[in-house]
Amino acid sequence: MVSSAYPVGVDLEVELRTHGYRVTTARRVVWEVLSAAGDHLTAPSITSRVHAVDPSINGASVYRALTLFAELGLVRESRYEDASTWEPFHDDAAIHLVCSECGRVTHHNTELVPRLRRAIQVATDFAPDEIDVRVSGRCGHCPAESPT
Amino acid sequence: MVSSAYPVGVDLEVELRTHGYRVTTARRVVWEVLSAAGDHLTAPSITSRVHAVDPSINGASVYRALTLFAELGLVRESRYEDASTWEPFHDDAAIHLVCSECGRVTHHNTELVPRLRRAIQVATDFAPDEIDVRVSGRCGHCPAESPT
DNA sequence: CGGCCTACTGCAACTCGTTCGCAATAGCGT
DNA sequence: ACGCTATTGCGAACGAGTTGCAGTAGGCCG
Repeated sequence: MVSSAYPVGVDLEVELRTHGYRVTTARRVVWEVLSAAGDHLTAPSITSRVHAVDPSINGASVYRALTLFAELGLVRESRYEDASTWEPFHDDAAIHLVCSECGRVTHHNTELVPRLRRAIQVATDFAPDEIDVRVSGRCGHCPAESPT
Repeated sequence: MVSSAYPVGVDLEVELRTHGYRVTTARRVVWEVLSAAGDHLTAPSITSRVHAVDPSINGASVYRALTLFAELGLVRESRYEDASTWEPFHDDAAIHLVCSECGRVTHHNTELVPRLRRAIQVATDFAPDEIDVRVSGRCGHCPAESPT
């Protein structure tokens, strides 16, 4: 496994220009933060990381950048229990393992997802588009809850 | 298929009293709305339906009732794209099919979910608790998008 | 059946994430 | 370098959800 499973290769500048958008500092920094994180981030946490890099970037611009990226298909938003998270796009064969202890979100790939898709197509009259599997539980780093 | 797939049989009064809570109008009405809906409802839409029955019930009480019901395990909250929804509890072998056209949420049961759980236990060091599968797509009632 | 205790409610103020309008600023094509 | 305009920063607004408090009503006890 390499250090980053994310498409760092996605060239933001090209992506923006191709669609007629300008390459701005705000967009670049937000993209850096997202790529560097390699994990799900909440909008507020993205904002604070962006501020760490450049405090002059306004929170509203972070939201605008995220929204734009989502339209371009560069990131995906998912809503979790008490926050939305954003992450660079990856295909939905990956499921999300959300740790109830530490809140960390990790990924796991399984062919059961494509299979699930086929099962739905066969068994229902629903035409599946995107599949999001979220599993809550306890991750390997939070082995046991110590009883008080 | 019967008219309601939900546990209308769950006796709210008993459930409340058993746990030392009082049976109040607000709680009863919120429960009626949830049971009658037979589908996912957003908190604001629950509130407005409650108001249709009894306008004197405050929005805050609706939230308090929902929170209490969730603690008692009578309902489950799930966060979707731009709203939380609540529904009477059912086990998580059921997956959610969310129509991007009409917004309707339907359920589908498949043994792939328990299988998914086992697959995670085997392949990762994550201890799965609750599994939530959400599929976006187009439901049978919204067969085709008319091209403009 | 009536009264008391207190769990619950309604209200209103508040928090917090997110969005919007607008004037100033900074990309970038020429 | 210049100018057009997309984009930003700012601040105000918004809406969902929460909370403190005083009044109300559920339900137990006599």
